[in-house]
Amino acid sequence: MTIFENFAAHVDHALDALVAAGKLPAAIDRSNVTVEPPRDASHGDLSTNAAMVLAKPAGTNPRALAEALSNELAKVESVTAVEIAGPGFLNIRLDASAWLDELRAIGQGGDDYGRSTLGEGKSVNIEYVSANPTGPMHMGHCRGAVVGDALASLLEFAGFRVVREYYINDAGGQVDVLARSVHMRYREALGESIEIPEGLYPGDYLVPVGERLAKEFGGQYAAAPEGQWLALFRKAAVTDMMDMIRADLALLGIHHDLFSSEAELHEAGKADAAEKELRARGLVYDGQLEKPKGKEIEDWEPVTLPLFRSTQFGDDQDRPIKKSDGSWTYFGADLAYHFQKSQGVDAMIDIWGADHAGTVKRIKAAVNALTGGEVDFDIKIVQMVKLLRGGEPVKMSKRSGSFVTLAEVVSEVGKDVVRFTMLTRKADAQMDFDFAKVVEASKDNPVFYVQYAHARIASTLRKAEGEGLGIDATQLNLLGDAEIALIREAVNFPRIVEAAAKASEPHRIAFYLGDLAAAFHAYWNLGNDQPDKRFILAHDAGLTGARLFLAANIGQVIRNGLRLMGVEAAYSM
RNA sequence: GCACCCAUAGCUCAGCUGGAUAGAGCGCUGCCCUCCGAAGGCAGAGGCCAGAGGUUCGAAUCCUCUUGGGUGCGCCA
Repeated sequence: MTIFENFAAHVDHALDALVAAGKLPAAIDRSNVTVEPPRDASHGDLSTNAAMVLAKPAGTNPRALAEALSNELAKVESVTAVEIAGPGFLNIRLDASAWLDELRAIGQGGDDYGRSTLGEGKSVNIEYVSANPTGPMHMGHCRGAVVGDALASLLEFAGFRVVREYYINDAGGQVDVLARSVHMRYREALGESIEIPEGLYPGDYLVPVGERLAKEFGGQYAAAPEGQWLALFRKAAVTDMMDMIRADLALLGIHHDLFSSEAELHEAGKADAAEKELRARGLVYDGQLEKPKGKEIEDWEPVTLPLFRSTQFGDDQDRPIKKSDGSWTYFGADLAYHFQKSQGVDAMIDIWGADHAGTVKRIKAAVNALTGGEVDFDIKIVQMVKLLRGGEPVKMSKRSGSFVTLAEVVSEVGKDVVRFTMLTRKADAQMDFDFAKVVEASKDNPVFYVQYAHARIASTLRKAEGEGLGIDATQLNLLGDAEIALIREAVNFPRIVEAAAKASEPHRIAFYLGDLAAAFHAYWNLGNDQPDKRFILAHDAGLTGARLFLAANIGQVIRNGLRLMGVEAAYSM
């Protein structure tokens, strides 16, 4: 239990006491009562808004309630003062020993410090990446991959049972294009001279696939009609592309638990089942679409199609789930996929790129309709990343196939830099990724700044050991205000984990680690002016031991945070 | 035309789901290494939180509208 939860319980008991004394009505909603660190440390150690939140429903004024509550809270052990401030905040001051206990708790928690039971073991399916299996991963996929993976780790740490899923779009038109492209490479491998036509995938990465197929099948499909080889080549190509994508993801340390195939979904009749269900509920009907506005489509003509009533859920138009040739639209297939996925989980989260933002509303509406709202379903949109080099945009051309691949970026700046940097902005804001800046060794670069703090800690512990001094937690009471300020920052970690998990915002971990590193660097520099503030004091093994204990546990918190981000802590730089 | 996202210091961005005097880094000014890693730190200047209404004890945060930027729109995926 964190110090904040602990005091939330104390506040609750104090309120019970007021109820028992007849000073407060019993039936009041206390869910808005919080116990937090005050924004300004000079206000005290802990702060609660209880008096302000409860005054109105209790029919009293905040001041009077604060007065009564403060008298109760003053009785709690380790509370040295309770002050009423501002509009009715209660600021609580604690004996230093309370913070030292918190520091010990970090040591006891170790790698598990910050772990939470928030999720109560509920199962969450997180679907992320899900790049089309038509080529290698490029930078457009990178941010979603990192955010999804970090979110998965975060939720796991917060007490959820997490399944990491990759949805393979292996049934649409783009995989037919892939198969045709591979067929070209196949003929090429058989000795034909081939120029890849416009509209097919020109990338060299398909050359080995063609060679493999040439070896396997010889020339039997070279001149054969498409119907004879398309399905076969499609499957072979998708298999190879997925191997490549898995290898790319592994470079980032990302491994999914589950790969599900759209093609298999259709084969299993899941889409038909979803349609039947939706028709039974009156959510799918046969109808005609209006001509789209704002864009001229030459060959548009009205057709009757099965439509989903997404207008009922705020969409501007009902959406077709099948095409006129009877095959499934992406939307229809996606709907069926989510319907199937929702069986047996408590919650689902999709991580999508910004280019799909327009379809969020309808798929959420459809899935909610199908599950009867019993499965929490959220879609997190990850905004675009602009690639820069020294402030200049990196040129990319899709036509020539010269997009920047994920593998190139990882090999240039490293996995940890990519992962950390992708988490230094909230997901729904656009971000710049500057190849020059992300590897810069300065405090301008959060990756470096946090790693530097950890490396300093590691270096200090090594140096102390060399001098025959070690960690010693027996005299923590020697630690003073400066050290306690650092502890205060460190013990925020469990709160940050829970808040980040609740909001599905892994970037908060990155920013928190920046704050913690700053607090550590500030403390460290006290030793520049005041030699007695240094960690290692040859003449004072007790104080040195206590400070090393502090340093080691700050390091522990940094490591725990970095682990959630999938970044390895640096022990030297 | 429509939907979604964004708008906070000169620049790049946080702001803990509504709390106290809105915070970092860069840049600018002035300091701190005979001393554990100065790849750091301290201090200062810099703000009408895009604008206007509303909700309430209390709004950068929630609601409505306006303005400016980004992304997308199909029987595509």
